[in-house]
Amino acid sequence: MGAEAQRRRTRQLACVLEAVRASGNEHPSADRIFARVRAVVPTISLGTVYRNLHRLAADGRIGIVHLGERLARFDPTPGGHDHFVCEQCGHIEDLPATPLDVEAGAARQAGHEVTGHALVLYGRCRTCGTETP
Amino acid sequence: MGAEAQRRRTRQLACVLEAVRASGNEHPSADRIFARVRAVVPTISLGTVYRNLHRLAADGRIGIVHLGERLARFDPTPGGHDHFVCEQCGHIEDLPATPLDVEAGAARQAGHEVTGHALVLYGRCRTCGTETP
DNA sequence: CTCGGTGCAAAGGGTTTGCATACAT
DNA sequence: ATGTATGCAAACCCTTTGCACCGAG
Repeated sequence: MGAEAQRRRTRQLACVLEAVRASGNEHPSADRIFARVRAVVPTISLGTVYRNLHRLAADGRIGIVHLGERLARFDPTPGGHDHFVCEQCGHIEDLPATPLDVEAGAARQAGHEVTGHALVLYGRCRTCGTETP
Repeated sequence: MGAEAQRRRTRQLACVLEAVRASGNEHPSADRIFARVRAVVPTISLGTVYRNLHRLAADGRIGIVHLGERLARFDPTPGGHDHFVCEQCGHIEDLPATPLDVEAGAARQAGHEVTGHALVLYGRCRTCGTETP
């Protein structure tokens, strides 16, 4: 990652990055980013949002997360970390990356070289956990 | 899972299940299932394949797997288990499910109740590992 | 001036769905 | 006879892309 220097610094690129960075742990879809950037740069198009999101991800400045839905979500934290999803309220939370050694045991025993992973945990978050469904 | 008894036993449902079961560790897409079932039931439609795949999954007879691509893959093994994906040759392999306790530590420390997970490991498989890219 | 970025709009791929019909029960 | 499952085709959703113009360098 990081051919970043050769990119032109456009208003659109900066605003997309800013929108992702301001999103906390919401993990917004491209759609949501589009809506928010549009409030600042009303002429921006969805295509440009997608292109800039992919550029930022390729440069390692943001992360792309797949949580088993059809759409991609975007994450201000680029590094490989895990996610928790509350099945009741939809809350998504970043978790520190589980060390590969902990998980890769079976794959390594099978003779595979493991270089990365994606882990999503499902359950009930702190807030929903004590309530009755 | 398991309202299965109230389903009508149609040729299409049986063939879709059979196609998934015969797929080994290929983890075929709906498309591939469609092509194969069509060789046996030439009139079947893609819509019917999708509907039956979802029924089978709802009944716990097959599994649905998301590997970070946009399409869903289908797995004859329904239980919660992990997957290894070779980034060089695309080989997909089932792995025994990692015990939740191993992974859920951080989420539990944050006060969340973890009930399930999806884990995909990426790397180079046994076959590709010894070769130079 | 150059060439990468933008906006628009159309195409793309995977998946879902409405409807009339067929068929398992 | 009843009502679910099917086939067809259109709609859907998210995402990507071709093209002419714009603007950062």
